[in-house]
Amino acid sequence: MSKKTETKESNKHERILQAAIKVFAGKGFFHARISDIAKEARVADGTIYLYFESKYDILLSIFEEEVGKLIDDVKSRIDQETNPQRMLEIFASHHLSMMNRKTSLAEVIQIELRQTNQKMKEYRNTRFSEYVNLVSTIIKQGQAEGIFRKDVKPGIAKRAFFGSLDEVSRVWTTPAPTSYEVEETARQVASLFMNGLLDKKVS
Amino acid sequence: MSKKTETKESNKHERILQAAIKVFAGKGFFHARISDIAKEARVADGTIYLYFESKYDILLSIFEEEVGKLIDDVKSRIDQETNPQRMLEIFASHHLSMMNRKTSLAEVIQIELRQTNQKMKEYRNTRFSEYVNLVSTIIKQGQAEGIFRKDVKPGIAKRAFFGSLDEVSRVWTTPAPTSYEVEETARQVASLFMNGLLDKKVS
Amino acid sequence: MSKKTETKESNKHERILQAAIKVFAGKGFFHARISDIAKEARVADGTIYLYFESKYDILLSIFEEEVGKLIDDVKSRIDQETNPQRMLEIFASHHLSMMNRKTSLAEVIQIELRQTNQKMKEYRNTRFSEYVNLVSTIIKQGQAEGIFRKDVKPGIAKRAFFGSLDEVSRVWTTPAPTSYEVEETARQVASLFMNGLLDKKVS
Amino acid sequence: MSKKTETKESNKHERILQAAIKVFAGKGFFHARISDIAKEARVADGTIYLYFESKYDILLSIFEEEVGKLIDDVKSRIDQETNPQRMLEIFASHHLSMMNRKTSLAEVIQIELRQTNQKMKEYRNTRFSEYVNLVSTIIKQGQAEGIFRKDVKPGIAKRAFFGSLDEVSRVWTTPAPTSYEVEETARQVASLFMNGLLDKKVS
DNA sequence: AATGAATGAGCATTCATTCAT
DNA sequence: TATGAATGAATGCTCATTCAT
Repeated sequence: MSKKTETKESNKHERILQAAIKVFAGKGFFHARISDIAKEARVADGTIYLYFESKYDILLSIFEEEVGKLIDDVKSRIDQETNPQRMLEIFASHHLSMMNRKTSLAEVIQIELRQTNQKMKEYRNTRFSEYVNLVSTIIKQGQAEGIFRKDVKPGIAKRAFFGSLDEVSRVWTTPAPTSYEVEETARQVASLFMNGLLDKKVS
Repeated sequence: MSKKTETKESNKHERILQAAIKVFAGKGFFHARISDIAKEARVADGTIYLYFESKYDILLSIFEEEVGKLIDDVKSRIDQETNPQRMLEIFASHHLSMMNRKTSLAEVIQIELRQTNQKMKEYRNTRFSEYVNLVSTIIKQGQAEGIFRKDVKPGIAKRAFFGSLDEVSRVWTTPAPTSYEVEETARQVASLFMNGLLDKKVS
Repeated sequence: MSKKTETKESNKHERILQAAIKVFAGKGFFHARISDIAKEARVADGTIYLYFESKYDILLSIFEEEVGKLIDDVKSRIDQETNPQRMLEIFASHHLSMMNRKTSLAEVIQIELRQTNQKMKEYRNTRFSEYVNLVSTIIKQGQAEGIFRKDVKPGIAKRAFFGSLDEVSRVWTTPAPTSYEVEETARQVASLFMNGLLDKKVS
Repeated sequence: MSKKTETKESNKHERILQAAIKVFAGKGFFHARISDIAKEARVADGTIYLYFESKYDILLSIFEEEVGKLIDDVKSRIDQETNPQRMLEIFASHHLSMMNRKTSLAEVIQIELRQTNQKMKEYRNTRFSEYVNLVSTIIKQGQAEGIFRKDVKPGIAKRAFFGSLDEVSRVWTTPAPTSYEVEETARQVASLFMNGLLDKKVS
C-alpha cells in the first residue's frame, strides 16, 4: 500500500517533469505558465508546489535529473572503449542520437542552459562541465598515447567539439532526421575533428 | 542646426540600442525592464517608444543593425583573400575577436537568437544564415580547388565550424581574455578544422 | 459545503458587478480603475479577472444582466394590463421608479450606453431597443383600438416618450426624490403625452 | 498686417475647435488623442496648448462657444414670435435642424454633456440650463395666457420636451435624414406635446 | 507664435505562489 | 496529498503636457 502511494508520488513528480520539458520546449521557459505544465501533467496548479519549490526549480530539476541521466549513459558507453579516437566517435554518435530522440529536452538544454543567470551559470560549471570534460579527458589521453597532436589545447578542443555537436543538432528540432542522418552527421563531425579539412591524398 | 538635431536624434537611437545590448546581456531579454534600458540610456521610458515599436522590436533591431554590421565587416575581409584555408582562418579570427570586443552583443546573440520564437527563427533563416553560409561557400570553393577533402559535407561542416567558434567564445563573457588568447584560440580552432586531431607526423 | 462555495462564488461575481456599477456611476467608465472596483468589492485586483474578461466586459455584463432584469420586470407588469393608456402610464411609472431606486445603475445606463462605440451601439440595437419598442407596440395597439391619434408616428413617439422619461429622471442622481415626486412626475409625463399641453376646457 | 495675424490666430483657434468636434464625435472624448486633433487641424501638438489649457478645456470650449451660438440663434428666432404654441414649434424645429446640420457637434453634446463630472455638471447648470429654460418660460407664458393646461408643471414639461427632442435626434448621427424628415419629426413632437396621444375626434 | 521631441505618471492585465478546504 | 480560487506584485505601453529651439 505504501509502495503504491510512493509509486503514485514518483509518478506525479515524473509526470510534472516530463510535462515541463514538453511545455518549456514548446514556448520557452518564460512564456510557459505553471498552469500549462499543470494541465499537461493533469494535476492542479497547486500540486506542482508539493513536488517543486518554484517554476525555476523545475527547470533546474530537468537539468539535474534528465541531463544527469544523459551524462551517466554516455559515460558508461565510453568507459567500455579504450581507443581515444573511437571514444570521441562514440561521444559524438551518442550525443547526437540523444538530442535526436529527446527533441524537447534537447531544445530546453540548448536554449535555457544559455540563459544569463547566476544559478544557471553555476549549474553549467558543475554538473554540465563534467559532461563536456569527458572530451578533454579523452583528448589528453590521446595525446599521451601519441595518437593526437600535442599542439592542440584540450580545453579549447573540448569546447570546439561540443559546440560542433550542439550546433549541428540544433536544426533537428523539427522535423526529426532519420537515424541514418544522425549517424552520418556524427561520423562527419568526428572525421572532421580527426583528419581536418585538408586533403592529404596529394602529399 | 539641422545637423545638431540629426546628431541628437541618431544619438538617442544609438544610445538606446547600446543600452539595450548592455541590459539584455546583463539580465536577459525577459528580465530586462524598459525602465532599465531607459535609465541606462539616460532617457525617459516613453522616449524609447519614439524610436522603437516595442521591447521586442529593440531586440530585433539589435540583430538587424548590429549583427548586420558584423556580417558586412567579416564579408569584406574575406573578399580580400583568395586562399580557402586563409579565408577560414580569417573568419575564425574575426568572429572571435568581434565576440570578444562586443561581449554584451555576443551574449545577446548567443542567448536570444536561440529563443523558440517564430520571428526569431525567421530571422535566423534570413539574415543570419547568410553569415554562416559564408563558411559553406568557402568550403565548396576549397573542395573545387582540390585543397579540401571532398568527402566532407559543406552543410554539416559549416555548422560544426560555426558551433565551435560560438561555444569557444561563450566562456569569454566574463572576464575578457587578452587579444593574444583570442588569436591563439582562433588559430587552434582553424588548425583543428584544417588538420584534425590525429598526429600524422608518424605516417 | 458545495452550497457554501457556490454561494461564495456567485457572491463574488455579484459583488464585483455591484461594485462596478457604483464605481462607474461615481467617476465614469474611463476614470474608474480596476483597483477601485476591486477595493469596493473587497477582492484583489486579480480576482476580478477570474469572473470577467476585461474592464470592458464588466460594463457589458452590467447591461446584459442588470438591464436585462429591468426589461423583464417592466415587460411582465405591462403584460398584465390591456388598456394602452394605462400601459403607457405603467411604463412611465415603472421606468422612473426603477431609475430612482437604482441611481447608480441609472447613471451608468444614461451615460455609458451612449458612448460612441461599436459594441455599445450593437448592444443598443439588440437588447435595449427591445425595451423601447414596447412603447411603439403599445401605441400601435392604441391606434388600432381607436384610442390614440392615427396621425402620430409610433417610431417617433416611442423615442419622444422614452427621451422624456430619460431626461426627466436624469436630475435625480443626487439627491434622491421622494417616491411621491417620482409618481407625480410619471403622472405628469404620461398626462402630457395623453392630453398634450393645450387647454381644451375652453373649446 | 496685424489684422492678418489676428485672423490667422482666430483661424487656428477655430480650426482646432472644429477639428476637436470632429474627432470627439468620431471616437469619443476619452479615445481622442491631442495628436489626432492636431493632425486634423494641421497644427503641431504643442500649438494646441497656446489656445487651450488642456484637452478638457477644449471640450468645455466646444460647449461654451458652439452651444452658445446655438442658444443665441434659437433665442433670437423665438423672440420674434409671440404665440407660445408657435414658439415651442419653432424651438423644436430649430433644435432638430441644428442637430441635423451639425452632426458631429450633436454627438459631442449628446454624449459628453452627460459625463459624470463635476465641471460638466456645473456647466449644465449654468450655460445649458439657460437653453432648456427657454422651454419652461414659454410654457409658463402659455399657462398665463390660458392657452396651456395649468396642471402641467413647467419644470417637468421642459425636461420632457427637451428629452424628446434629444432622443429623437440621436438616431440621426448616421446617415443624415432629409430636411423634410427633420421638419416632419419636429411637427410630430410638437404636435404630441400640444395635443397628446388621445384621439379627441369622438368627443 | 509654432514646433515636435521628450517626459513620466498612470493603469490594465498576467501569473507565480499561497492556503483554506 | 490534492485542489483551484484568491492574491497582489510587477511591467509594457500610452498619451497629455512641457519646453528648448
